[in-house]
Amino acid sequence: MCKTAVLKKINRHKTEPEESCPVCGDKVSGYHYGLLTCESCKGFFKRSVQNNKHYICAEQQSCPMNLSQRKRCPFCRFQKCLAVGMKREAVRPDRMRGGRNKFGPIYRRDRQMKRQKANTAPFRTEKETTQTHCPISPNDPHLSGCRSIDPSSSDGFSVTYMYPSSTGQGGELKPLDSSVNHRVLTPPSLPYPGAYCSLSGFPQEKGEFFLSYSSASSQYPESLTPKTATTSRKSPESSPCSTPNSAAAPSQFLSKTPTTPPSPHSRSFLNQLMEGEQDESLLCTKVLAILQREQANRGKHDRLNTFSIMCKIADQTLFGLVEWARNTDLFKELKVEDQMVLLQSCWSELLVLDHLCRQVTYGKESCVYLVTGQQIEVSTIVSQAGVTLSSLVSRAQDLVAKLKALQLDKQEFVCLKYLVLFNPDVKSVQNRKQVELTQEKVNRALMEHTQRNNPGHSDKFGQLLLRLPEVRSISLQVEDYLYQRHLLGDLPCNSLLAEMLHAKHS
DNA sequence: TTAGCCTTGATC
DNA sequence: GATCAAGGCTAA
Repeated sequence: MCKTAVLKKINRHKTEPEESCPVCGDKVSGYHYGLLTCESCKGFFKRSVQNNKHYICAEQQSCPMNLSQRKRCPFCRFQKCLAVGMKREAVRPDRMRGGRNKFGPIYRRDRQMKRQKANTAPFRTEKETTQTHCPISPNDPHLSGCRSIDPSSSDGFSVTYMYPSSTGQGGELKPLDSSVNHRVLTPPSLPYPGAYCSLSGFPQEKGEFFLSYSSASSQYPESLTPKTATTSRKSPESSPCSTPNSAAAPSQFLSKTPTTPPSPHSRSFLNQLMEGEQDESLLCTKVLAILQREQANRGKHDRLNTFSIMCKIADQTLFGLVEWARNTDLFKELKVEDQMVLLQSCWSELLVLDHLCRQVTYGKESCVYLVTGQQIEVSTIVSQAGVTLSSLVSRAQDLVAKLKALQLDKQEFVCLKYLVLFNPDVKSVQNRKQVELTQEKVNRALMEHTQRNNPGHSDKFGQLLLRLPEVRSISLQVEDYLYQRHLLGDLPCNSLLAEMLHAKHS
C-alpha cells in the first residue's frame, strides 16, 4: 500500500469511528450509494443494479445477513441493501467514473449527525444507536414538511389516520379537516354530486394523461361485484380434484399447506372473507371527488401533475386497503399493535395485489386500468416514464398476463390479500400463533376453492402461491421508487404513503 | 461471483 | 492539491 493511502486510512480513522456495515456487519469503507457500507456490499450493490439482477430466495426471504453468510442469498442481501437505504439511482447508468453525486449533502449531514452523537455519546439511548446507519436525518428537509410522527410509539410510527388513539391523543377514528389534509374519508352522504363531473384542466404536457369524465359509471365495467369474475366458472361440484402440486409452492406457504380433507365450512368461511370487500365503484367515486376537490383548491397555474395524481390515487387506495383490513373480523381479533406491524409490513404488497386484481378483472391487454376508470396504454407509460417506473409497469403487466392465464377470480384474490396480510414471519408480531392459524385457514380455503372450481387445473393453487414472491419483489421496488421520489420532494408529505415509507426508513 | 484494491474526476 | 465516492480490474 502506498504512503498516501496509508495516511488516508489513518486520517479516516482519526475522524470517523469504525462502524459496521448496516447490510452485513463488515467494516465500512466509506459512503457508497447513499450510506456507509463495506466495500463488498458496495460492489455487490453496484453489480446487482448495473446488471439488472433479479435474484430468487430459496428460503423465506428472511435469510440471516452477516459477514459469513452474506454470500448465501443474493436476494436477501439485495433486499437488505435497499431496506437500509442504498440507492439504485446512485449507480450511474453511463458508468462515468469519478466526481461526486447529488447525495453529497446527505453524506455531509450524516457525518455531522454522527459527530454530534459522538459528542453526546454517554447520553445516547439504545434506540438512537441502532439508528446511526440511517442516512436520512430526522431533520431531512424532505421529511420535515410531513406531519409529525409520534415519537412515543414503539418505532416512531403510528398509522396516524388509522389508529389515532395510538398517537397519544385518544379518540375514535375520524376524518381529518380537509383544510389541513386533503385525504378525507368520504362521509356517508356519498355519492358526491360532483363526482361524475368533468375534471378537465389537468395538464397535458408530455407524460400527462387527461382526466375527463362525462360519467364515471359509464366507463366502469357493468358489474363490479365479485361474481363478475366467477360467472364463467364451471360447476363447483363437477368433480373431485387431485391434490395441487404443492411442491411448486413457495416454502413460506408450503409448510402451511393443509393436508386434511376439504372442509364443508370452507365456502362459508370464504364468504366471510368476501364480505369485507370494498365496493370498487364507491372507491372510484371517492377518488374522483378528492381529485376534483384538490384541483378546485388549486390555482390555474398550479395544476396537479401526473405523478401527484397517481400518488393521490395510490394514497386513497391504500387508505381503503387499511380500512378493509381494519374492518375484517379476523384482523379485529388481533391486538392493535399487531395490526399495525402487519400493515406496516405488507401495505405495498396489498397495493400491488389490488392493482393486479383491477388489471385482471377490468384491464384490457396492453393497458393499465386506474381506480378512476381510465385506461392508459402501457406503451405510452413506457415511452414517457423513467427507467424505474417503466420497469415496474412492465413487471406488473407480465404478472397480470400470468394471472389472467390462470383465470384468477375475486375469491382467489381476496385469499391472496389475506395471506399477505396475515404473515406470521413479520418481526415483532406478538400473537404469532393467531396470525399463523388465520393464514393456515385462508390457505386451506383457497386450496379448496381452487380445487372445487378448477377440476381441470389441479395445480392452480400452487401456481397462485408461486406468484406471491413476484408480488413481494415488485412491492419492494415500488417502495424503493416512492422513497426516492419522496427524497426528491415529489411525494405529497401529508399522505399515508409518505407515512408508511417513513416508518420503514426510520 | 465476490471482494479488495486501483483509477478517475468533480468538488472542496 | 486533497478528498472521496463513483466505476474498473483482477485474483481467488
